[in-house]
Amino acid sequence: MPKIATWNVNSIKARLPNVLDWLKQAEPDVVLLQETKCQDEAFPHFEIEALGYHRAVHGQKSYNGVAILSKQPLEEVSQRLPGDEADAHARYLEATTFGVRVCCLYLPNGNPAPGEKYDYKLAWMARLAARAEQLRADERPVVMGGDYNVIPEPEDCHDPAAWAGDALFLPETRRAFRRLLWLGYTDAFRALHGEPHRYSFWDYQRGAWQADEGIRIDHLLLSPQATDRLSASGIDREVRGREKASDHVPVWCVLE
DNA sequence: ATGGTTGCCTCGCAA
Repeated sequence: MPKIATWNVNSIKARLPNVLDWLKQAEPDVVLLQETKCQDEAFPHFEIEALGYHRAVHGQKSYNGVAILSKQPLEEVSQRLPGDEADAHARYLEATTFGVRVCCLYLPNGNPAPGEKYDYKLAWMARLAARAEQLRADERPVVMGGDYNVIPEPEDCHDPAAWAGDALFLPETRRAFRRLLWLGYTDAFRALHGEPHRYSFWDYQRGAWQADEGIRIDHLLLSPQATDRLSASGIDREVRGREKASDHVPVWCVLE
């Protein structure tokens, strides 16, 4: 305990039946949601509270939006990733629950690269690394989870050549992700599963799901004190095959 | 074969 999951739901309103079904089935203690795509007052608080979850939300109209659900209260909530006061995107949320500092992040996609959007992605990743370093210095359990929009290694996609020029797989993107690992963080899925081609996202287009042409871009990065307690992790792949599915599926870990 | 799909909310943009 606790079981901590991350899921890019691609609109909490469009996905509500799927989200409620999965919460009842998977019974996570803490859930990091991305791309809620609604303002805070439009968040389905009533339905989710009915399943026993506290909420912290940081929404935005139409785009982005993050939320944290927890079976225990959420304390010391912060909605800002430090380092750029002018950044208005709702992409970050941090709170303490179950004695763990959890960070819910929706890292910028960055396409097309090169360009302004890619510059924003790299700047955002530098800010994230700075925050990761601060949190690690506290020597407490930290889980930084979310849609990283980073394919860490060639084996995390079907066809590396097809992704060669993409912002999700460019060498500079992967280097920025590895910087988080070098700071002492562990990829909770990869730590326990060595097999290649385990994905968390399949595009809606080109029959990507049917052909199993996906990518692994949703990650849970654990501080050393959290990694010490890591007992299980997984990807709830079958969720992608359901009616009205998100293009992402939940990724989870259990800390003893 | 530079296509195709989804969700937002306006008919284009982001993913």
